[in-house]
Amino acid sequence: MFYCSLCQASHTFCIQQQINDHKPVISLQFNEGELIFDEEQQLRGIYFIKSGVCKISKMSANGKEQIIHFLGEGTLLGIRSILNEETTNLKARALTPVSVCFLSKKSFFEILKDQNFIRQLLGTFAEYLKATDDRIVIMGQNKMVQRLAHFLIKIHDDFGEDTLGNLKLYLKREDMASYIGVTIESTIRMLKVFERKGLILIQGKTQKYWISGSSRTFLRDSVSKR
Amino acid sequence: MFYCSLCQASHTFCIQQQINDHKPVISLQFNEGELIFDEEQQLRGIYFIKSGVCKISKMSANGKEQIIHFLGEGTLLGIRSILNEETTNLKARALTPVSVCFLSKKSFFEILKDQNFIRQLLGTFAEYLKATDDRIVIMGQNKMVQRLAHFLIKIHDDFGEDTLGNLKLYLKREDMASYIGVTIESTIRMLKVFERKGLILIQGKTQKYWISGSSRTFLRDSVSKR
DNA sequence: TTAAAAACCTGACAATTATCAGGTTTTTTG
DNA sequence: CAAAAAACCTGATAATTGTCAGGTTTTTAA
Repeated sequence: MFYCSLCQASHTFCIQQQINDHKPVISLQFNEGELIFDEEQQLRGIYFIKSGVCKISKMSANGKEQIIHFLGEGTLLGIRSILNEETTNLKARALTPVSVCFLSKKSFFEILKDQNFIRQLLGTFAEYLKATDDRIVIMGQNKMVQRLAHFLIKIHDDFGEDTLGNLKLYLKREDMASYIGVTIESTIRMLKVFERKGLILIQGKTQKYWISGSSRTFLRDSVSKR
Repeated sequence: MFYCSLCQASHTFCIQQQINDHKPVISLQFNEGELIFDEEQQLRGIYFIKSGVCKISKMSANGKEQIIHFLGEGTLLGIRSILNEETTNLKARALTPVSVCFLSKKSFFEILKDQNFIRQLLGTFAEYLKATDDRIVIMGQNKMVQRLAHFLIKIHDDFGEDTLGNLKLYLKREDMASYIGVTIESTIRMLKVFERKGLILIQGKTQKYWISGSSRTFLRDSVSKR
């Protein structure tokens, strides 16, 4: 089930329709690990993710990378910088093979004349703001146990599980660490704690088997309690 | 010098003009410490801060408060929830006497028909998003020394200093702690460290004297280096 | 298929920050 | 102005997380 970030519906590609009405749309493919755009880059348009997942991150002054979000299909990239006529403040990298629609700045501003579209965009921004506010709270007030639990639940909620119950989105320890804002070593250790407690199973490449709803509930609880 | 969050100009109250064109605007006053709105509240409209400063915060699952932002004059409150027809996700409390324009939901949606206004709003949201992204990076990758330095610089940048060079905005240790995401005790100790290093002076009620540009530069550096 | 590279893991130890349990000083209020 | 309340401060100790310096396993590529 797909959640369209623009119309808040969970099944339709509404923005793609808008985009498709505009002929000058370029389809682009990115391989796993490829950079879509870097920080401080001048974009020529926006990207609409048709499929795949990418990570949105920013280099800290300490030289360490902080992942802000993992974004999947139906998401727009680069609008902020296009809207404010600035260079990008974030970096986008493909985590899986990613297929995007590229829409030139000019075309974007044409679509932007549509009252409907602009309202949807405002709504999306508002949603996104709420999400980042939550993230600030989690980063500021939680220990890494809770942050990791939050992260796992989020990845499960956003990207789902395969037929075996494994998380669909595979992430390296490094990326998990970078998202929750701790070191790789700490992440590994805490994952082992979760495994020892029977909350998750870690196996081979797939890395994670999510023990049924009950442990998910437990994780959710461990997140809300202190 | 005042920075209008909507038109990105630093001297004019453009949104207030828009709001003033709409007659059904109510002027409200809040005393220091008064709640403007709480979390999970159904708002009847939006607030435009004419003067004063308020803190925007959210309760964490741990029962501790995380301050997301300190907002001053020229800022809009409550738009996110009005736009998405949801209850508020944040709490707003006056830190100083605050004077606001209250604009009903109905009036807001009327103004929202204005193509210009909606574009300005998008720009503001985009700005705000960039700020929260930065905040996530700081919370995730920095130790509290850097977070406190960041905070002090921000308060200085956003709210300025008085004729003596003291920070204009006085904040309790509790609020500082809640903003940078550490305990009050740690905040106090680190402030003392800064004082011992001659970076700040702490005195009486005013609490802080900012030693000239040089130490500000130093703080900025200590923030960007590790 | 075998090196090389990348990813993952572990332990010992150090640094950072929280917690607790008191203090003192300042501000507010009857 | 005195008592109460709020804000601020301190030290001792514990918990959390980072750092370093290695390992092992898995994946990639010649």
